[in-house]
Amino acid sequence: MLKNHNNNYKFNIDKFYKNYLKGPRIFKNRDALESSYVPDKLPHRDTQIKDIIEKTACALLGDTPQNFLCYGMIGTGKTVTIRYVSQKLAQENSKIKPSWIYINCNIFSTPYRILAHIYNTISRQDKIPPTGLLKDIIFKNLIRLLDSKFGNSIFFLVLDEINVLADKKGFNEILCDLIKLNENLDNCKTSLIVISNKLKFWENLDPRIISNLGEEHILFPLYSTDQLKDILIERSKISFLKGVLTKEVIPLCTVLATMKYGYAQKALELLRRAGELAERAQNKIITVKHVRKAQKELENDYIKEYIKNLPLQAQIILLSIYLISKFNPEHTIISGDIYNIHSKVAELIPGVRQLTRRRIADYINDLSLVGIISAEVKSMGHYGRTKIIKFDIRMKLIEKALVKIDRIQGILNYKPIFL
DNA sequence: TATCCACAGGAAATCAGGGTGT
DNA sequence: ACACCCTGATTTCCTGTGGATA
Repeated sequence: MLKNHNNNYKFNIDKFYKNYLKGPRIFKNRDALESSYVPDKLPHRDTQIKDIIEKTACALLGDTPQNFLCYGMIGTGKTVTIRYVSQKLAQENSKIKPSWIYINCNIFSTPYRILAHIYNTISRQDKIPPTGLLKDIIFKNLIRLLDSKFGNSIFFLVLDEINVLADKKGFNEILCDLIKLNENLDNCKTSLIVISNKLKFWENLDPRIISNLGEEHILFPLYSTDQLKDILIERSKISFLKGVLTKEVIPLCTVLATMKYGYAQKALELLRRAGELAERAQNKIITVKHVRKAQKELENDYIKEYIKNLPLQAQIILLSIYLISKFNPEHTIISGDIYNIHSKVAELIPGVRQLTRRRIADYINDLSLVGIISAEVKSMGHYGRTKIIKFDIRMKLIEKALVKIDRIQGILNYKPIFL
């Protein structure tokens, strides 16, 4: 924002607000396009809802529902369906009101933290510190707390995104603990609902746990383009004012989302952004143009945000690749190059240590997994076997993201010396 | 066709930094 | 102060390998 001498902004705030407030309205309920929103209708999830309702209904009578597993690709409505059912269950007029606790394994990613999180959510007075105690002690405390606070009722534990823990050490341990929890409770009973974004996440799971999660798991299949369209139509009725959508908008959102991402969250986000763009431009209606622009923004923002949140070492690895491609565009980049440049760059940044080849290899794999770079194993005969690495996205975008990182921006023009 | 480069990538150990109760 | 816990990041050690070259 530009300033002139009188300390007045050239950007006139008052005027902006005035225009904004009297400008055309687009949204009726913006939140309805957030992925956390639970609508009254969930199109194309009838079988799953029925399944879950049947499995959980006995909680209303005070019986313990069996543990079960929901699985399906990201954005297929697993979480929202569970939330939907939990709301329905809460609305029932029964003596026993089940309680719910929702745990995202992305955030609470170890046995200790999950147990502590459950404890801290329930307990008002004493909190368990984020680290320090023995896990067994938390376990015992939690049992005491659950039994005393939740007499004879049912406690649902929802473990979402369990797949992110799949290759961690404590993976089996977490589920074991939670299953054990139920066995050790006297009054209160818990029921475990596990949600996985990966289809075959149970491959390295203890067979005992698998059997505990029941035989039939609930599958959430991908939405087809038509189904996705229904969802968008349903949500847009809630979120937008009448008549603001031109008729091509939803089909386009659906197609873009199906092609690029294949799941519902992105389609909803696309729609929301398109609406916001229209709003900002003070347009009365949302058109295809807004959707296209939103799509571009969405993609760029996602990548920039992702890079921004990467660990510093991973950012330095990206920087290393960037520097090689910038100053030596013809060069085919192999793992060893990245190791060399990384070592040099690390020396330039205070407090950053050099890494071993092994560690660098892991970072390279991570980055290629999310699609920022591509890394292809190739044998070069007598010249060894290595990975050929290149950017999978435009360099400009990488640059834009790297400039924003304080500790790196000074080195963006460092020219590495090649042998 | 045997060789050998420059790594790939699994498993286990180690380190550092957060914390605890005694 | 001390022994110990939990965790994430990294190192150490390791075995394996595709294919151009000698």
